[in-house]
Amino acid sequence: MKNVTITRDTYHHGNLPDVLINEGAKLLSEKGIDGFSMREVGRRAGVAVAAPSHHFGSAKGLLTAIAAKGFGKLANKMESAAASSRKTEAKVVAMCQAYREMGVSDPGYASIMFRVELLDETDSVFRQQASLAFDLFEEALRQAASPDVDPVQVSYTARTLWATMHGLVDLKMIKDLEAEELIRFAVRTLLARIR
Amino acid sequence: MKNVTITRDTYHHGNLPDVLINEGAKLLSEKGIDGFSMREVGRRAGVAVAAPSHHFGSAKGLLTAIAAKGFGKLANKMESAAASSRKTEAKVVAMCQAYREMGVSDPGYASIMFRVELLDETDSVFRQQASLAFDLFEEALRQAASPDVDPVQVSYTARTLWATMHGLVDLKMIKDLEAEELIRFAVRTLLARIR
DNA sequence: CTTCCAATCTGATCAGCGTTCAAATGACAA
DNA sequence: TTGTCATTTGAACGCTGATCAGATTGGAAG
Repeated sequence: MKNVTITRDTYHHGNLPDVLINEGAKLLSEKGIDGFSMREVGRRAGVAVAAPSHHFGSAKGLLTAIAAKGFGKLANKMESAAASSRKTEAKVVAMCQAYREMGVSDPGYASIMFRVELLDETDSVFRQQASLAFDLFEEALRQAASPDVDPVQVSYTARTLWATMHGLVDLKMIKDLEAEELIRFAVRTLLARIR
Repeated sequence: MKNVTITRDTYHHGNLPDVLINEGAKLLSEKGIDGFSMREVGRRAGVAVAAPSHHFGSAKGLLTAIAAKGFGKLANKMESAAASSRKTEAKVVAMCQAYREMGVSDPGYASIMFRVELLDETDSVFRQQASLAFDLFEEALRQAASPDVDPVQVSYTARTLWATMHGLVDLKMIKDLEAEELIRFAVRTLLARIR
């Protein structure tokens, strides 16, 4: 194991928090939560072991910042996925696929976003980014629903479908081969209640 | 913080692996995965710090054993829950409620059962106990389905509903107040496809 | 331009962790 | 009774997160 030391020409880094978030996410995608450590993140960013703690307070703080950025990415993905379709049902399907694809395209972020016990759920940025993604999803369902359907039913459906997607991904129940089919099945079945 | 030392009259414990599993689950329920450590489990069991490692090889090994026992508990709960109902749909609802109640009645076990990244998924006992629970669930759905429904659809429904329950619980989307209603909503909506 | 404050970053330190290993112990088969 | 071997011990190693005094420096105030 080689010990690479990154040298810097300035004492102040200039952009350390962002770099730490990126390096942290990369480390997560390479080694998983087991291999994650504040010290290693510091090492990779070429700063002292204590630097990450200074900016984020604790390991939980850095992980929370990574998760928050992850939810921002998810919201972006879902928005552009939805924009690619005209039909409201297709929008919902596209958003669900975006959800699933997070785990493939951004495994570091995806691996921590829902590990609530490792995050500071009271963090305001985290809360905001997390609800941003879900609100987008709920709004898409509202538009897909018949206008005369009880809003409570729409809310139930949104929560249930969101939970379904989370479960399918978290439990690795989506095999690549049948991914599209299974997602379409879940969306159609749940949407049937509110159309 | 008092430091309690348990004394033993015999050198050989006699039943250490079981005790370690129980103490580990208790520790998980008290302190969460953050507060879990092999050393603390050893301390609580009144044995040396290295004893747990001897029996389970690693922390991952002990956590896997706890999770396996948890799935056994879940299977038991689901079986007796299902037995309390005649109607096939009510059986499924009862099983879902049993799933949810795991987190309340056995929080230590529930907290680790699906944390795949912390477990050894190749462990044969773990695999067996985990599939035991899901197979029970799938079988209940098969009985609830109309006999002329495509078995693939039944399988999809089973996986989707299992994922839904997992998501609802994992994301803490079930508030106690509306738990029964939300579960019934999810089951009815998904069962509608195969009845 | 100079001074000085506050934010940033360092490096040492501390306690606790998982794992490994030689050595101690004792249950039990021969 | 003897010998074997699984069980249990305690020390050791290298790692971790967190803390803190002190070094460094950008930039605002004068």
